[in-house]
Amino acid sequence: MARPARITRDDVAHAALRALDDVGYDQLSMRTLAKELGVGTMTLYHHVADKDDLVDAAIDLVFAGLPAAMPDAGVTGRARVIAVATTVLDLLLEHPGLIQARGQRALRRPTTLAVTNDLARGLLEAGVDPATAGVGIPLLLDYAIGCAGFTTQIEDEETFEALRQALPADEFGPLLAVNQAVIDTYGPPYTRRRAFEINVERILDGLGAR
Amino acid sequence: MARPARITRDDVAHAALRALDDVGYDQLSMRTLAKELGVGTMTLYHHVADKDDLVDAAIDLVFAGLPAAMPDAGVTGRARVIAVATTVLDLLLEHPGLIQARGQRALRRPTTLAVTNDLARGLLEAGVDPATAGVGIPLLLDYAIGCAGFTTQIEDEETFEALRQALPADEFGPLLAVNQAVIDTYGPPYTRRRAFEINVERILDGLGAR
DNA sequence: ACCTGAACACCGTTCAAGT
DNA sequence: ACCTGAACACCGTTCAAGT
Repeated sequence: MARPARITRDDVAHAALRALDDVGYDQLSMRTLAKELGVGTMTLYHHVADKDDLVDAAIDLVFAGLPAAMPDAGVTGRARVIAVATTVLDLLLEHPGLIQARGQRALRRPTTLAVTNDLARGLLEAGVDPATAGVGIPLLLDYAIGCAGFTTQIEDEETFEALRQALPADEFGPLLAVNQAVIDTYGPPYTRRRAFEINVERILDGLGAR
Repeated sequence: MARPARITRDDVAHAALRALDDVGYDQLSMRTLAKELGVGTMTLYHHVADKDDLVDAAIDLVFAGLPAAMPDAGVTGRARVIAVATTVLDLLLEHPGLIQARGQRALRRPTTLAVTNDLARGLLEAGVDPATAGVGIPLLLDYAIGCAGFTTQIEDEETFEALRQALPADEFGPLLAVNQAVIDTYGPPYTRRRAFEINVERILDGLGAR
């Protein structure tokens, strides 16, 4: 039996994901990663082509666990769409470094086609017109990415208070009014995940899902 | 009259925006930018605090022109929301480097509060419940960002054909069906901007906008 | 065959000095 | 007062050599 290689691509991918989670993409360096794995910097290049490929390996690691989390045949189409969308959001919220590193490619790996297909299945089962479903799938995914990485959501009352005091009421009346209504109706705690859930329901209504 | 400074913050911001558009954030360097402006690298630091501030200046430049593009009082609330959302999308599509560089901060500048306020105004005018409007505003903005920077949209028939041939029909039936319906119904040309317009209408339906 | 140190061509930013 | 070159502490990746 040959001596196993000291490190595998999987080891590298796991270390990269941990570094992305801990310090973010900007601070992720081949040198530091190699040091952490106890190998020379150049050894990494035997397992990944370059830094891009390193991040792709980390992405695949995250989405590899996704099919198992998918709802089984027993649920309604609407429940399936909600489950898939929020699972994607949760994965992205857990690993914000992925979006920082990859942008669009984070959801363009072969691994994520199963997700897209599950959304299509759920929407069709919920009675959504096929063309409307096809247009609506990117809406759900783009919103999940935008919400995870970029939301302008106000999540706590202090931020809202600060905003209220900073904005002249005569000019920003509508904004202050809707923010007040959100605080009164939904929170605290009012998280971006909660907002996502509420909005997915509205999106499904708009798409005509039963 | 004192000799005017050779370069202003505005010059630096314009040059930074051009560089972001041309070569992207990764290739944007203080050294190159300074050379292009015909000054020493360190001179830039008299106009911007650091590279982050440089990008913020470029962002403000882009959104500075936005209030002028806002619809006036004559339109319906629904039309206002559509106009504001698509204008934001167009700005982001024109300058993809902004999202690459900033992520969430791209829409968190004081300049963009006017946008948020206009969306609130439009939604309220369209009869949307205030709390629903407050939750729905980040949906519109997050979707615009996700769509501009990260969409998984299939925009041309070749990509669709490639996908169809790559995916086994028995496993990816729903995905292939909805994609076919989109091609048949909307395109070509079916762009991400077109998809955005369609989906904003559906979002407004879901939010209960008249 | 497998691994990797040294080197190349870059970065952003600090500091101290030049005019 | 205003500007900036040199230097510091980093990068990702190529190349050639080491074991």
